Amino acid sequence: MKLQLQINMNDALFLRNPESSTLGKNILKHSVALIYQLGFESFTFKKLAEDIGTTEAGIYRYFENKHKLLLYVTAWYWAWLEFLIVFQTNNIADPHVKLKKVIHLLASPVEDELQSNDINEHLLHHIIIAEGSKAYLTKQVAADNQQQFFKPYKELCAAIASIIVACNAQYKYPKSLASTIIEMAHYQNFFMQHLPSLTDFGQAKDTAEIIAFLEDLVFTCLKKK
Amino acid sequence: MKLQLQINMNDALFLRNPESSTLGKNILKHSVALIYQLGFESFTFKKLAEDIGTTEAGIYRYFENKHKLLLYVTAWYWAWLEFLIVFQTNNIADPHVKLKKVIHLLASPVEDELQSNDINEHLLHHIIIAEGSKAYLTKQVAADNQQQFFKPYKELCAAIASIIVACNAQYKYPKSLASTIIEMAHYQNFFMQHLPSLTDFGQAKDTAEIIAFLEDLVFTCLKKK
DNA sequence: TTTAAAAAGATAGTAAAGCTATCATAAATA
DNA sequence: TATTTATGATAGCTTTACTATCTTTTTAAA
Repeated sequence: MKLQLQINMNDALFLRNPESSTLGKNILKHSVALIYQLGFESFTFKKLAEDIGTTEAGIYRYFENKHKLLLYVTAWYWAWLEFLIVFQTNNIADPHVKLKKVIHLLASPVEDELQSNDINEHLLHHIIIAEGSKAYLTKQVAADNQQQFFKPYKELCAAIASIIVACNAQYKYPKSLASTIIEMAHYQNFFMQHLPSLTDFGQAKDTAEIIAFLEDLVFTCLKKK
Repeated sequence: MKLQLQINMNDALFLRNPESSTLGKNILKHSVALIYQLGFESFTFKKLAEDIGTTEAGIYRYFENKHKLLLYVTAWYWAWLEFLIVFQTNNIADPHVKLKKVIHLLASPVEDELQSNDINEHLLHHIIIAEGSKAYLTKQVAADNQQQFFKPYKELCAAIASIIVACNAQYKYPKSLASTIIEMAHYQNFFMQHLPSLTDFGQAKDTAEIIAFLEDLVFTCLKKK
């Protein structure tokens, strides 16, 4: 028996469900690779179509535009990551150990054990680091939020916040600390790679140091007085 | 006598110096207002030209493209903010007090006392929050970085890091903590406004709470054992 | 004060991006 | 086998992102 992870996506993100056909799956797979390669600004449906060997119009049958595709891909990533966290922290009693695991999963490129899909999670991790915030840093945040497009991100944040509360129920800012951990796990990665003087990890360029930084940050804050 | 703050900008950011003419100053002024209004993605040189009452070609004589304009505006912001920080923390001996001032200046919309320019710093603060990271989250970071376009950001980060070191010379991650403070001061603002469930400030929506969160975060980490 | 050079305005044009529409064909399903 | 449904092929339209050229105005040097 082989388990296949199925992530339930918000219908409003697509016109036709990309998980439902070969072309759809190809769109997802090649999107991730092409956004990784070109960056989101230079990525177009035309180039994607050529890459897949289909036509522009074919892509438009699945996604309204590339912003929706980005929303889809990021939502998928956050949902997948939350699953991974739940899976890997299952049976761990100590919330501190749990939180360490979370920090590790956020900051480090993932080992693709489940081979969950056509989506390459390693590349995906990279594009979420570089392009992820563009999903919400737009004039349409309010509208997109109303359609629940950020639900997976919010749920992950809430899940982390609840581990934080389990560590220290007195701590006053569990949600903000959770979003700080998520964002910084990614931004410190980006800075380490591209603007190393903004970090203390310029020499080694090792995510282990980011993890150490975040653990120090988080557990110092959560230490009860 | 009235002092006029003059910020020295990297020549490679523009084709013709926008500070050198009325049209140039108009470009800066209206850019900030229009990016604020439309968001960076929908902002175009054509719309900007119409807004000013000039032609598209006119804008192109000053800036190569809108990305360079964004780089200019963000670089200006960081340079201006560093000036403000130096100015306002001058004569303060205690680095802890200094750091508090820094957090305050980063997180709160600024009182425009100096009236430094044609640029509206209040609007600018907003667009840096929503669009600032798009300046470096691109495929050209390396090239842009090589041309020193992020120098003001890096210098601000280094200045904050040195205050952190003054607070606690033993602390291992001064630069990463500095970039965390900068980014989170902005991101928590954005989240508070648009995705409040990612923060603990959804009710009051007051930057004072962001400041309290960051102060708690930073000073707990810097407390010597 | 004249003259020339520099900046701005006016207009045109091109390639690519970001779509929408239509018709034919192939594949899946009833 | 009939009929929906998905895909392929092609066309076309608007907007963005530029570049080029020519004229007029402003500025600054001779």
